[in-house]
Amino acid sequence: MKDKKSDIIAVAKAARVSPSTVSRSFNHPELVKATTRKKIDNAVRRLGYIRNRAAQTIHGIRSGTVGLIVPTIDHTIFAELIQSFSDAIEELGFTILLASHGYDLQREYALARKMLEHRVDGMALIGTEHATETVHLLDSQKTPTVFLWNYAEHTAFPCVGSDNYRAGWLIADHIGRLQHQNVAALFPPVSGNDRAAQRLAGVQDALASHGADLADDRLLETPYSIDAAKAAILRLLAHGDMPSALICGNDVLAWGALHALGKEGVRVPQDMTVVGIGDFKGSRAFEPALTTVRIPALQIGEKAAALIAEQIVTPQSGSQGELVVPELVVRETCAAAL
Amino acid sequence: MKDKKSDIIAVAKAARVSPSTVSRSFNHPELVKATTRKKIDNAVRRLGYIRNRAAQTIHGIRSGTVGLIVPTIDHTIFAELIQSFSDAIEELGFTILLASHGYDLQREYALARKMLEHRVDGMALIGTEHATETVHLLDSQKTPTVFLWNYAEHTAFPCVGSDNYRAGWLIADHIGRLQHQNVAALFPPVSGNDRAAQRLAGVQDALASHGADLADDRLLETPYSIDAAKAAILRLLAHGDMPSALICGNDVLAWGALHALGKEGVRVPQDMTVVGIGDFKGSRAFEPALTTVRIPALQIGEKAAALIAEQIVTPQSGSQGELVVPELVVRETCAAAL
DNA sequence: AATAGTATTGCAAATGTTTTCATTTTTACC
DNA sequence: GGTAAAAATGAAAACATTTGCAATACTATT
Repeated sequence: MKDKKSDIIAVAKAARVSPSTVSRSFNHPELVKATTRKKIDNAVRRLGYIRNRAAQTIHGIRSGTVGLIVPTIDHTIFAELIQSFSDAIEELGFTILLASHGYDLQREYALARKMLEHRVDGMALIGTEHATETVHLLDSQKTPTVFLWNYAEHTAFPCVGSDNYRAGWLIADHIGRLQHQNVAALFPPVSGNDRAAQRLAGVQDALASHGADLADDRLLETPYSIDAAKAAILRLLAHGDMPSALICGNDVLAWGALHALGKEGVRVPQDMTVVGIGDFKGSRAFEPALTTVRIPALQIGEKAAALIAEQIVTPQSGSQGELVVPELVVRETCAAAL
Repeated sequence: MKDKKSDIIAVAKAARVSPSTVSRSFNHPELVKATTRKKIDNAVRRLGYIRNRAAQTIHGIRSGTVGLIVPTIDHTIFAELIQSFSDAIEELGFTILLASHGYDLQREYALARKMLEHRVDGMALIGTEHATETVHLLDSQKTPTVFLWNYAEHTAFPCVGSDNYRAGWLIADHIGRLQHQNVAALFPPVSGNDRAAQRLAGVQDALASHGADLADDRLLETPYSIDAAKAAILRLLAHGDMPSALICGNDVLAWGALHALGKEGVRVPQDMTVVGIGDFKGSRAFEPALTTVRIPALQIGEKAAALIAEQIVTPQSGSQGELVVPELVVRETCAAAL
């Protein structure tokens, strides 16, 4: 109640023991007699004492925080990931420091630095592509780090994520099997975005393997936004030169495309086949339900949290990253080319 | 480079000055000679020194963090808010500690406590409804706090948000003016969710003022999810007893409804009018474009960040919360009742 | 009742900074 | 070149904890 000060010394006084005992009662309760522990607990409650983790952290004790830096928070894709990572890491006793860099890797470096100042116990970054300073920094500080979302071999830190190349490949292969030859793709800018770049590569390779190479002018680039995607497809339609299938770099773009097609009365899948990548919340409910590739954000978040916690708690455990496999989910937006 | 230790003392040694000078060179650079500052900067770089905010925090210096606790992260609605709040607070020099409580106010209390252990400089909570312990805790610690998203008078802490009652009222009034008498509503559960509760109240009152009271059996409750909303409306349609207008508690629910209607061939707005609340990203691009009420997440996040920063920096400034007004945005999903 | 062993507690040093105050160095002026 | 004022620096105390070690208090055993 007293909002005067209430540090561990005040508690000690109130409980008529030494500060050391109070400290122990928190950190190694088994070392203090049950009755004194009770006295201390009472004092703590009476004084409204709240432990000061900053003061602990100074002793090389873990801070109980992990940093999470994402490109952006308010894209469905990352929101789901942040949620699952947050839940899992919380469960493991840590608290998240969150920041977003807006696809600017220099900014990511600055943010990582800031988090290191806060002495985070570990860091999670999205993707495998980062400024060399960033990697160097994390490495020199020996901060346990994982790369999220995206999987690759031989990275500076273990990855927990999906194989985006394979995701792209899977969906394009599906299109190829459906005999589509006149295929267009709608992708976000790939620079500074290794996820998108790899998906696109997968798409191109799979298409090529079906002899349906993606022509340069059939690759539409658009910001990651439903409005932008809709506008882009509307423009495409205005040109009159319609592809028989459209592969979108992610589901949000596909939603935008679907809305554009709906507006212009182009029937999906009869008149055009459309697919996405990601299987975000909402793709199943979409009308028509979107065929896409599932990249399980929930699973990735959970596994990444577990991995990072393990690295923090037992640094020597040479724990490996994990590849979570993308999976084709066929719904209603595809038809065979006529 | 040396990843040996590198504290402020090591830097001092390397630069041949005292630790005090190093500290000053960081915190009050104007007090140290330019040439010594340069020496210090060099040493810092050579040693790869990173400041330890935990050690500063111990001195009552601000930690440079603010806690943000939301019900859930991966709902469009909060994702946008977190993004804007995060950007703004980052800009002001703070870092976010983020957690979600899943609409469990006891959990919220526990999380707040945990953040206080980390000595956050301020806290932001969603909505005005919280466990009394939570308010009491924050109050007794004198932690600058703001309530986000939702505005009300006479709250324990200043609010930055919208008047949800008014938002509900606005959209329902629009429906009333369009002469709809047979109105249904699709809302998330209102318990533990003051935002939804107030919207619903606004809807009911506005409807009543048009003599179009919302019958109990016309109030559908569904979890906040596009799938659930779609399913609920599909069920409604199966019953055959179709309202002429549907008011959804938020845009995500409206999207679900729209998909259900699309699937069953019910034309919007000719056969049924549908509206949402929120104006989330995607509602404009939706086909047909959703009529809704804009609650400007971006603005709320920015203002809240500014307010909380001000309270932290100048606690005595009796800064007030701020009401951001919701605004009806009419698009294509409404028609007058026949 | 004394002894040895163990369980519990306290003392004091240590952690990485900041800050007050005192001291030294520099500058400006005559 | 000397003095006074101003600027720059350093020494040491303070911040809220934890922990190794020493001291004390119990328990069981004889």
